Amino acid sequence: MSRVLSAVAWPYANGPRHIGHVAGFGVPSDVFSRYMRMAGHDVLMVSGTDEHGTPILIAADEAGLSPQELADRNHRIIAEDLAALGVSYDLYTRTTTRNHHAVVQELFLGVHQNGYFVEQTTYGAISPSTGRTLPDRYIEGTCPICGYDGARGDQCDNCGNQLDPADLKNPVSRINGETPEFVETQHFFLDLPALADALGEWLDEREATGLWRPNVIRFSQNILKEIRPRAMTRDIDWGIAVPLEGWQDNPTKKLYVWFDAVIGYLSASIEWARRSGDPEAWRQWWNDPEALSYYFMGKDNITFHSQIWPAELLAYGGKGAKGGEPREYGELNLPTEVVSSEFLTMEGRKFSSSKKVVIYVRDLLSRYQPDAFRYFVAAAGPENQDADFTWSEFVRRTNDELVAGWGNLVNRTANLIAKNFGEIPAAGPLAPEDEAVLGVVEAAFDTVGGLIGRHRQKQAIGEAMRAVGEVNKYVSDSEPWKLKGEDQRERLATILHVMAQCVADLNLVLAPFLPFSANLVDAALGGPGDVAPMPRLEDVEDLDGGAGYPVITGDYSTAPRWERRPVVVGTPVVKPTPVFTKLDPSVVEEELARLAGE
RNA sequence: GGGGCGUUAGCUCAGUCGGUCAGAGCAAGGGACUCAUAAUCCCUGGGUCGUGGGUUCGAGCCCCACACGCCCUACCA
Repeated sequence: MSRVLSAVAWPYANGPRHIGHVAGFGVPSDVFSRYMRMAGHDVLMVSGTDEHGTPILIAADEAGLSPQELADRNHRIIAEDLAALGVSYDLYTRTTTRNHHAVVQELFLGVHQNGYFVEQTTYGAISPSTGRTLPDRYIEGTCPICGYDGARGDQCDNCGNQLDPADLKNPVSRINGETPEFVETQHFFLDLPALADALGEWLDEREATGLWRPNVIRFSQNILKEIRPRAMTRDIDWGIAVPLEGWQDNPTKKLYVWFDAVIGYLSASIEWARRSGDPEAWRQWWNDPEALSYYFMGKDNITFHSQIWPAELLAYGGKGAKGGEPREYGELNLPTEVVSSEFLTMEGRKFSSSKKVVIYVRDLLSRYQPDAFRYFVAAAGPENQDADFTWSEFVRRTNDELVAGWGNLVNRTANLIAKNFGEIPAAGPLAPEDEAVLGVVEAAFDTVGGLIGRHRQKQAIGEAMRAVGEVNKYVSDSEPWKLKGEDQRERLATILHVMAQCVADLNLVLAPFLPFSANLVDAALGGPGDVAPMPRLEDVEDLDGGAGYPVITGDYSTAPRWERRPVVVGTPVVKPTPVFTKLDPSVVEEELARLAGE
């Protein structure tokens, strides 16, 4: 048994999240975490809402809200969505807590004290009216190369050339139309070159495990070759103050949002520990070199998790070329594995909120079972390459695989037992075919568990469903419905007992993927319906006197072990109601019409 | 422009070290059964593994070029 940190990407608070987001980090991280708990590991699963940065300011302006109001609103929406999806965070918090601000400042001071920040002057655009950094992509103008009018500051969409915003003709801010001002400004740069050797050693060691997905490790090693110092502060009035004399009180100098967002993994662990009553408990996941940490995200976030975040950790620990000593947090563990997924597309197109190529988590969950979506993501999600979500495929996966395969097995099992015995019967002597099917099902614990542990969830759920098929075949071959005579009653009891055991086993194997239905299936076989503990949304006070906020938390210690639990003979079983809802094929057209804008 | 990943049956995808690796699921066609949300079980069809070269006794698997798709390109997060 090990300590396992499940570090889940922090959703950005500029709006509600769509199903592509949760397909990338939400479902995979929850499947993994639920399995690891059942396998006996001590899992700490943390995340939260990422609430700083320029896009929040822009979204707030558009909505006529303050940035904090916008963040409050979206944090609540996102947390509700994730809880509704059943993602079992030990703590899902946010970056505007006082705890997070303090932890980020401590990290900054450690990195600074060890000499891994260098002050540099840069030349960049600001908005004259607000003094805020105007990121390149928010500037547009005429391309100096091809003359195209709608060129962005970083790149011309017409000729494809990379640009420097200062070279654009007639540059204007896309935010408010004003002409940007190009100014000299002072920033702290993270001295990544001084950390490059340490990062390279870490990546080589990680590569040697053979566990990282090839594209993630290759990409990470590649960006190391051209590593340069990177600015970790911004001219902006929304974010975490730079905790140094002369900077602390400067209202328009803040830490870069990515510097603070990745620290959320640590600050959320600390917040969790403080709320648990043992404020030092987080150290078991962060200071013990034996502890494991898995980071879940979409592929656009790899840089920040395989370079920036480990660089911050190394710098804080004094592990780079400049040496140094850690401060109060001690030596912090680097990621064991960066588990990055690819992207989900939508009916063949990229998700885009502005172009309305989008399905929000909330909308999907308002009309369909969370487990139907979770099944789709596990079975057909963007694990190793981009995957396409289509409504017809969603309906097919739900009806032909989930309902027809697993749902039907549960239903026919409970029905036969209810009809013939009203309770789980005792088995007589087992025939070879009984032994065989029980063996196949029990073996699924090892194969499926091993695959989930190696982040092969598609194959894992495929193996689980294959075992479901084996049991359906066993039922068809055994034909228990034909055993009507009194002399056949013991054989009938044996078959139904074996079926009940198989369903109970497979239900545990599927529980990480389908937690809501796992509880329903457990109840259908007369159990208490608690095999998959659920997260809860809870309003809490800020620990340090700030405003209260909702979090996701839960007690998952009751999750059963990842092994066969013998069914209890005599457990009452009544005629079941179907666990899964079969979808009418017409939903495909309805949803496509909805996408097209009614 | 540079870097990375991908392109395998109608669809969605597996293919570890180059040698039964040409596969699975679903869809399609045929049959069986009736406990079950017309669900289940059995059988069958189907691919010159993006294109063009190369290395090799032998290549989805290695090398080169090209096409298409996607990600990153470090002040978007």
